Amino acid sequence: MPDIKHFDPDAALEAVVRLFWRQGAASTGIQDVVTATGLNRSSLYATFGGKQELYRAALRRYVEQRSEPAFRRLAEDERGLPAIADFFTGLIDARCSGEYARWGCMVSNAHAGAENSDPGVRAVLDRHHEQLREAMNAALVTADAREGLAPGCDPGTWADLLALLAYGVNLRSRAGADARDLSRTVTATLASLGSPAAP
Amino acid sequence: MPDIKHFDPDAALEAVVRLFWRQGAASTGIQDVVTATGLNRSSLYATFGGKQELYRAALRRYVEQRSEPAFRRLAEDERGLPAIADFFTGLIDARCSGEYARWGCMVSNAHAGAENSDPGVRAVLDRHHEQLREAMNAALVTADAREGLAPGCDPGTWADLLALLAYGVNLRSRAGADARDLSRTVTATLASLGSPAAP
DNA sequence: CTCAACTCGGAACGATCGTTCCAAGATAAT
DNA sequence: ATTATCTTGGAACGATCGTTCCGAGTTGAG
Repeated sequence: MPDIKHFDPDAALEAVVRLFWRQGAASTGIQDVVTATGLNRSSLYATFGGKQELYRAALRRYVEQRSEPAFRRLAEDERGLPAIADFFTGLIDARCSGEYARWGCMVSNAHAGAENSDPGVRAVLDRHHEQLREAMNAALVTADAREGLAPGCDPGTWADLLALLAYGVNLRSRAGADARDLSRTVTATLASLGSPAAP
Repeated sequence: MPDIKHFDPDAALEAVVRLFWRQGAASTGIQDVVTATGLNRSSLYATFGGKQELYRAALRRYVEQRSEPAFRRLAEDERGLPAIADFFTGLIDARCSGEYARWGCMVSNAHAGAENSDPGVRAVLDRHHEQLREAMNAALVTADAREGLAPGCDPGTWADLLALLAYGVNLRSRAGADARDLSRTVTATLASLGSPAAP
């Protein structure tokens, strides 16, 4: 039997996620990864392969651990519009304060960088977008059934809008946008979605 | 009197804009710039300074030549809502087809990259955002005066939303989003803005 | 205890990074 | 024509890039 790994690959990958998330792939060197994880190059390459593979793995981990849980919470929430409001509140909080303040969203960042020319990365981006759209749609359908949306509101179309709005929040938050400004915009948008007859 | 430049700095900077726009600052080497412009390193450094200065100059040129004319057209258009619709149509066209298809917006890209840690870059991003917001607001005020917006529509707040929506369009278009999908979302959004009594 | 199987530390690879430097060439005022 | 001033080509700088390789160390089954 061979020797066994002297480190936790999962913990190491999490450190790599934070590195790529904050700085992007192009601005992050292997030396940065070595320093941040404490691993040496041999273990890195043996476990994860080269830099591109490592970035893909980190991006997948980000989506699985950070995006998808939020999407699930949104889609499965039975409250409708308040669920969407909570989703955006949590998003803005995470983007503007705490440990990851001003890091933006790793997926949004990947959209804008040279990373997206990798087909594997592109697939993750597309899937992420579809999941976000679908979660928004589910919440809107719930909202429509529960309390009724404003007349002429198609859930599918509004799901598209809210998804794009989330990308906008992610982008602007990275450049230091004020959390209250973002919240005000989101709140007003959601208000125009609700039934005019609602309380 | 000294010798005079053997090249056109403006044309060179335009080539640099396209380079940084498409690939981002981190993925673009000085050698790429040398190759694309046809200049040699000496002329480059003597004219523009180092890479960071060059990137800032390119970003400023992009905003001046690509963004601000569109903002002015939007703000000065007397038609109101159709002006906003045209703005987005032009945006989506430019992002999804033609010479710059799938390049996204250089300003949006700068938001998501490591470029934005440079205070000079950050200032351009903030100014760009303020100009976009202000142009949207002007068009919305015009629209409100002309034909009336839907009840409860505050131009300032909707200007914020539409600005964030534009960033979303820029991001997703870089990852290959379908132009018609984007158009449908924008059209539906603008429709919910118009007065319900309008034709 | 042996040994095959694997990990780890670290040196080293060629390539490319951004930048600097200098000699040669070009220009226009004197 | 001379000269001061700037531009240009191109070599060269040290640093860092991503990646590979090998010897030494560690493990557990036989």
